[in-house]
Amino acid sequence: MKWKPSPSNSGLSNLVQSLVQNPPQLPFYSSIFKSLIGQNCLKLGQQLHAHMAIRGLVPDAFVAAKMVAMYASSGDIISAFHLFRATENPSPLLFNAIIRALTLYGKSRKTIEIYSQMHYLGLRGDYFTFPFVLKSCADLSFVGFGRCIHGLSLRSGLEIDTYVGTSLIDMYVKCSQLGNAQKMFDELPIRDVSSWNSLIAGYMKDGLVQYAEELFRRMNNRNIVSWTAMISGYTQNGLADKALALFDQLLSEDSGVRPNWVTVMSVLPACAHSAALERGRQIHSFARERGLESNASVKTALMAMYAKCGSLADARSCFNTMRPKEKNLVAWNTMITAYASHGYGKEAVSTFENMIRAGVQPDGITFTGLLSGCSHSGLVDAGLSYFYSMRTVYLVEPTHEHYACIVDLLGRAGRLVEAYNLISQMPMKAGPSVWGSLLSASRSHRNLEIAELAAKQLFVLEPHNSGNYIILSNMYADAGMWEEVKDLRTKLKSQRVKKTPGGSWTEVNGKAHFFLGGDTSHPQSKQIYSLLEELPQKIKLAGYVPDTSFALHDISEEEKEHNLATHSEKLAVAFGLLSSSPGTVLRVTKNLRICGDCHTAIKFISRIYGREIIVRDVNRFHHFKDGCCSCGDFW
DNA sequence: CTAGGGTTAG
Repeated sequence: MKWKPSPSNSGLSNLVQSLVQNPPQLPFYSSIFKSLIGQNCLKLGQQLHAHMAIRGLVPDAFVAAKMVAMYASSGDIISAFHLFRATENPSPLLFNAIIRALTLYGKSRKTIEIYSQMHYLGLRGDYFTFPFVLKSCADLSFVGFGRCIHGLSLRSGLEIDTYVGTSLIDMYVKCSQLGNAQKMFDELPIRDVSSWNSLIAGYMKDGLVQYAEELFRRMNNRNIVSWTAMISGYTQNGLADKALALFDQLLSEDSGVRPNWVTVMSVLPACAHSAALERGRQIHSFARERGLESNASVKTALMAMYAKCGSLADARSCFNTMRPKEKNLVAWNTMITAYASHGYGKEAVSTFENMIRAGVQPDGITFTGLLSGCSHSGLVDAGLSYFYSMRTVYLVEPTHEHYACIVDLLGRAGRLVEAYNLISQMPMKAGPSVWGSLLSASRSHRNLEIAELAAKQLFVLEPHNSGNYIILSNMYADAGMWEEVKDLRTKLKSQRVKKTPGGSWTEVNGKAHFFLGGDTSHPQSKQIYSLLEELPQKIKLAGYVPDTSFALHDISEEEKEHNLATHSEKLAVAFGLLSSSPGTVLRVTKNLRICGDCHTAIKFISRIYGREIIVRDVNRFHHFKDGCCSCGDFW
């Protein structure tokens, strides 16, 4: 039976008829492939490709370029690359298509390789080629190759192109050649906002905050990237207050610039840095309102913020709201590290096992978290077993950080000789973190012999770190070796050792209150000190004896006790007790390791006042509750 | 087409 066109689809039937009479040739396919670019219609593209093949049509370079772009934009870089390889007489257009596709997929080495072939064939790059090649140079820090591209673009006059010029600026920035980046910027006749933003990021990366600020002030068209570059730059340079202030300014200013998910991600580490839990929660709410919370990277940044601000529960619930497919390596690492830093070793281990079961390949950071978690919880055998299997089972090469974790793990368990032997077997030179771990373990286990070995190394590796001198000096004093104490004091003075002042802070109603040791500058100092004066009697009644071995041994016992009584962490805890309602959790952050006497005192305070107190020191969290600490008195 | 981003120990 013959097919009869009905009047209603005569347009279509005309099309079919004309297709039968004039079978489609390459330009026909070409235009359809072009229309499929960016439409994510892989199936349709494949069918069309097959259709061509059946009809014996071989794509030329022009059609292949469209097809490469179609495949790449539909997620199939493999087919894109095969097609590129199979095409004879590749044109610059085809090279541009594959170079763009490879860069899109982060294949920097391949990009450079293909560009080299292009160059070898005598085909010149243009302003569609160089930005991608330069980005690949930047990612790989191939500054030499980047300079060659710079030279080639000079010859073809492309260096005045805004895109090429900005890519050159960025390449120099990423390769740490700020001078060249600035020179490029100065010589670029037409700069756009990206050119400025690249340079701002460059100055921030090198810690030259004032130069970045100057650029930011001078530019007249700031977009969200400009603001975000400044905010993240402040965060990276430890200027959390400035980052938060600029974020506030962005919200209040009527500039029509709206924060996006990258902005939120950039400001969260500032909250984490200053342990500003309330600020962090506010930003979380803000992200939720703006619909930015669903982003998996934002959730990971929120997890890290909550964990570092002392709220493990919030970190965990963020993690639990993530869909299994969203949980990537960074998300798992963040959760494992969160558990580890709070002393929840078993949970760190089970999270790691879940990660493996989910089919996510661990990396070095995963193991740093896992091993430190085992260390914090005294899971010595588990930690050692993971350490030995990381390279054999998971194909992750142990680095210096991992050795530091294991020295710490053995040291806490009192296995100091094993720890020392491990150090001598390390494939790399042991640094301060490894020797520092050994020294503090020797102090805890009162092993003067090994302490001396560790300290000897540390005096060379970090001669200006006061902590090492103090630990060894106190150990000598405990052993009554006063000659050695005297020698060490002389050494300490001659080295002009810088002593980091101990400071603690706590957040009340979103405002941080900062205290130094013996600080009397706080408006509520009077009440704080009178509370602290009552404390010793109260807690001595509960069985507390001040441990003066944590003070420097060159003052009288009485003075020592007084110094201890006004350590910054005690001041912050006392202030917290005064200014928060009973039953709430107190959160205190200290810039150094918590002192042993304060640790004992805070344990008693948690019992006497019935408060949960969470102290973050440089290394980890201490959860004090009912007279006990989550660290099990070992840290 | 170029610019801004989350996870490491002690």
